[in-house]
Amino acid sequence: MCDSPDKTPIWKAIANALRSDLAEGHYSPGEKLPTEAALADRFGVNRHTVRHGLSALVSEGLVRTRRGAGAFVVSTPADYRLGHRVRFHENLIDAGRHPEKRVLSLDTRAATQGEARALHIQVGDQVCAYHGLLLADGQPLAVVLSVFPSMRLSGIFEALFATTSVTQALRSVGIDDYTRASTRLTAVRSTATQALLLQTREGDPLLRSSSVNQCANAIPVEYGRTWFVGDRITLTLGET
Amino acid sequence: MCDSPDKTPIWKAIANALRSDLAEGHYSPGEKLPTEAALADRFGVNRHTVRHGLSALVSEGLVRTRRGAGAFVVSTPADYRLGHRVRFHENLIDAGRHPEKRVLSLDTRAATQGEARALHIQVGDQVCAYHGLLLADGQPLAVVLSVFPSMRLSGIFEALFATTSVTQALRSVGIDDYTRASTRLTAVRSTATQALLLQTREGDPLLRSSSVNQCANAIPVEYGRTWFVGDRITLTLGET
DNA sequence: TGATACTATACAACTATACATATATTACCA
DNA sequence: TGGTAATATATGTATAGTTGTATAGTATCA
Repeated sequence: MCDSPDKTPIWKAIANALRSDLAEGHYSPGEKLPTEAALADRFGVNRHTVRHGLSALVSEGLVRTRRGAGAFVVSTPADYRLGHRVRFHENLIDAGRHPEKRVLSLDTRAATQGEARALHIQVGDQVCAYHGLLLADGQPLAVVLSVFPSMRLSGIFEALFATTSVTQALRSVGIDDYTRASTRLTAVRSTATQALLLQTREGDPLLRSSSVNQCANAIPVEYGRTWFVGDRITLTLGET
Repeated sequence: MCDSPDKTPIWKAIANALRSDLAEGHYSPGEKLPTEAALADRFGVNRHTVRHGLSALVSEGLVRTRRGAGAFVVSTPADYRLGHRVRFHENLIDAGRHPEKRVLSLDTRAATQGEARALHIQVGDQVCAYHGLLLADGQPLAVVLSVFPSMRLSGIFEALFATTSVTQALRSVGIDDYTRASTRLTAVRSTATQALLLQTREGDPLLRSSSVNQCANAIPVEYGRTWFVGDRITLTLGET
């Protein structure tokens, strides 16, 4: 015992202990860890020391905490394929995840300038705006704002009301197939509202996608803006 | 030291989300909002947190709750129509609201550079400056700074003193009709003074409108700047 | 002496759960 | 048809538990 030059701090030891617990599969994705108080008790230290260790795991993306609820094991990010044909449900099912779509609002209004430009219609023309939430295995993945030109797709509003599937809704108004005409990606910080819906922290980075889908004869049928949670998704560019 | 901007509490984010739903017309007066349980589910939070947010809307007078029945919309934020002819009183009465105008100050002074350019007069020419507060159903909606070229409109000061209506004041100095020559809109953060007048928090977003009204022969008669409370109004662009 | 690591305490914000109470809906019966 | 009771639904209230944050204090080491 000549010397003990690098004594690991207690908080780091706690982080290591928890990390190996996770690695050994003692906790499965989504599962709740013991409370900070319980961990503090188990390790015989102060709650703040446990918090210090936990925060390391949080910043590594292994664990997510919810105030008042507890600390939860993060699930692995979903792989999302971007290509010529983009289908939310198919994409996630192929990846072995359980997709889900939740409608936040659905209404008809006049097109804004950007929407008009994307859809090749006039500013003020009626559009059907769909605001929704995408989930994978029950966890929020993205918020979507999808805009359809009403005049080209009569009955689209009712169709969207009946089904959450864009593919089905378009099919029921006569668009049997559609392809991705363009996709643009940027990174932004989440607003408070987005953070709330996505169960992330305000200011957390989001991957913002603006895309246009067109039908067989190259006429735009949908202009979509999607905000993905950065660390719950991996976008893959590729063919299909 | 340089601490990051205060994070929005969850309940406030919920209140904001609901308020903008109201402003966008997703719910009309008398309509029932989703139940607290449904909202809690949508936002992924506890019912109490939703209640906290709802109670903010209740104390703003936007929503009323009835035990056992639900939460109901009392009034939606005003819809203010911008077009060729803009009349504050008419607009709000059409929308079924009770408009009110309050004079904050009224004085005669030299025109600033911007005012001179907007009104096509010389810097330093006398203008009559009207500073006022617009209210709908007793709730502050906007602060207004309206500037009139004194030399073109002799007696305008006394006329504005006598009536709060711009339309009447202009008529009493010989301008029977006027139309909107230009309108420019931007979003800004409120100053402390504005926040105080508008009963919002400093830094809350305002919709700033700069407009010029002209008389029949295209001579500018009023240069107005209006700061609307962002979430108490929806501006609609269109014809009349 | 000062910096670092940890402790101690208190409170705010949010969650979880249970139950009370008011309202709306439905079933049933005269 | 109309009234009443039962049931489900929705808000109001209470209590306890958990994480987030702020502040202050103590021990140790360079």
